[in-house]
Amino acid sequence: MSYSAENDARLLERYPLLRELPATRFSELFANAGVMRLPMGTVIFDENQPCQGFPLLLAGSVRVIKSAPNGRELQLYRVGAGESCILTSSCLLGHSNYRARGVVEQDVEMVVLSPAAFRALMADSAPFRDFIFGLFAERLTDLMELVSAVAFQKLDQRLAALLVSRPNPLRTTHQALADELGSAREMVSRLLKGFAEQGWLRLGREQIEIIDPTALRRFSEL
Amino acid sequence: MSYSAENDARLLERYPLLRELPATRFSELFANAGVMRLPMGTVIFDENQPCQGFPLLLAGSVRVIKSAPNGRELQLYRVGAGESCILTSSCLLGHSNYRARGVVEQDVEMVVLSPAAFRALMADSAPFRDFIFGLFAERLTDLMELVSAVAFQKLDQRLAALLVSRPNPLRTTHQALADELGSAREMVSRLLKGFAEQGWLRLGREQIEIIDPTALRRFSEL
DNA sequence: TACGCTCTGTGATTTTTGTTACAGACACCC
DNA sequence: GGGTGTCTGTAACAAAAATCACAGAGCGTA
Repeated sequence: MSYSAENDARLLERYPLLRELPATRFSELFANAGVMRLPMGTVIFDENQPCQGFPLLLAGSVRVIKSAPNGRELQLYRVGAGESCILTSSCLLGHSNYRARGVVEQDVEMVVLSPAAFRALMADSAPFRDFIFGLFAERLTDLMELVSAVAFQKLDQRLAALLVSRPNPLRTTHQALADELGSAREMVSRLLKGFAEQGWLRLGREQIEIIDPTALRRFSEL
Repeated sequence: MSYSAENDARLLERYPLLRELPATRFSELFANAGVMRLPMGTVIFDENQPCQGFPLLLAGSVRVIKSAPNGRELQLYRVGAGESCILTSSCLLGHSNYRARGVVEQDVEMVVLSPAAFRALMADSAPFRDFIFGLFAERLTDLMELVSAVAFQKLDQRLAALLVSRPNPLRTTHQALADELGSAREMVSRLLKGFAEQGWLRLGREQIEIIDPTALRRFSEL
């Protein structure tokens, strides 16, 4: 299997909707679109930067964050393979610049569509449009929930919710959790200690093992 | 001028993009779409409610809010004439229910498009699609800024920003401002008193007169 | 004018969150 | 094994925001 054909296969696997395109159209769009690889920590885009193109993620994940002048940050959402950074569509369609930062969380492989190709697809592929709209809709509701959580929920509840929403032995640092919540590391440490004392989880270096997810979930929904 | 023709004229005035439609298509869509009038305070939609149709605002404004179980609320954004509640598009396109509440702020007149008509328009009118995408993009960035403000800015700065963003002698109650910020009335009263002592504004019953908008703006951007 | 209503002012107190400042624990590398 | 850097625990403190509890002001109206 040739290199390019392999890429095409992966692309179609991740983005089944692209099968709807006539073969000639497909190769026309992706003929010269190489796969881009970005290691963890790469800043894909940043605030007030114009938009270069539209990424289709084949593997990896990206954190989209807002960061405050004092160094604190807050995660707006996460983009995984098969999704696409809707913020980019927003830039491309709204003709504005980025208003957040995108950082590679797990090594990314992606194909980047030129703005022109993106617009063309939007114009004449109904499935692609639906896909983009669906993502938009999802992000919008996610963001509304996020605003609501930040405004009304206490940090302990938000932390509990975050913990149960992630893989179980969770390998991460307190600082990373704080950055996801938009808070400070000490707060997270304190709260985690509290949870541990309740017997809800066990703590280790860069490791959180949840023992009683039910209790945590109940607490988060209080 | 007949009643219906007058409505059509107003609709086209508010939504110039509809002029792009062939006349037959236009009348087909809006033939039986009467103008709906809703007085202040009406709850147009609410959380977990399915979506009835797509509104095109001719006049008035709608506050889209999240409300907490303890009675506090927070405004997500405002929808004015010529705009449209993007949340509704989100529902219609994402097939989900509303995740916020819409309340009429100033008496509303609107035309409601059926879900079917909305989908049809999306499918075959490029200008309409662009319009909707533009609104989506705008809301998305607005919401991101809101999250950022709620997470990182102090209440006094947010209040200052809110004040300068509104018509000058501002006629409203402290409670209404608190609801817009997602905070409590007492906080707003206290902070306003502080601003008044700085000589930045003058307070009256249901009235705030800004004297020094520059100082307020500078403070809000601190 | 007297009553009732909503709106505002304000102090006291509590809760929640953030900050500062270290000390110890652990992991990796030489 | 010792040094170095990151990660975690924790206490004391400061700041911001929320809550409670009223008093009084302004306004419409009976």
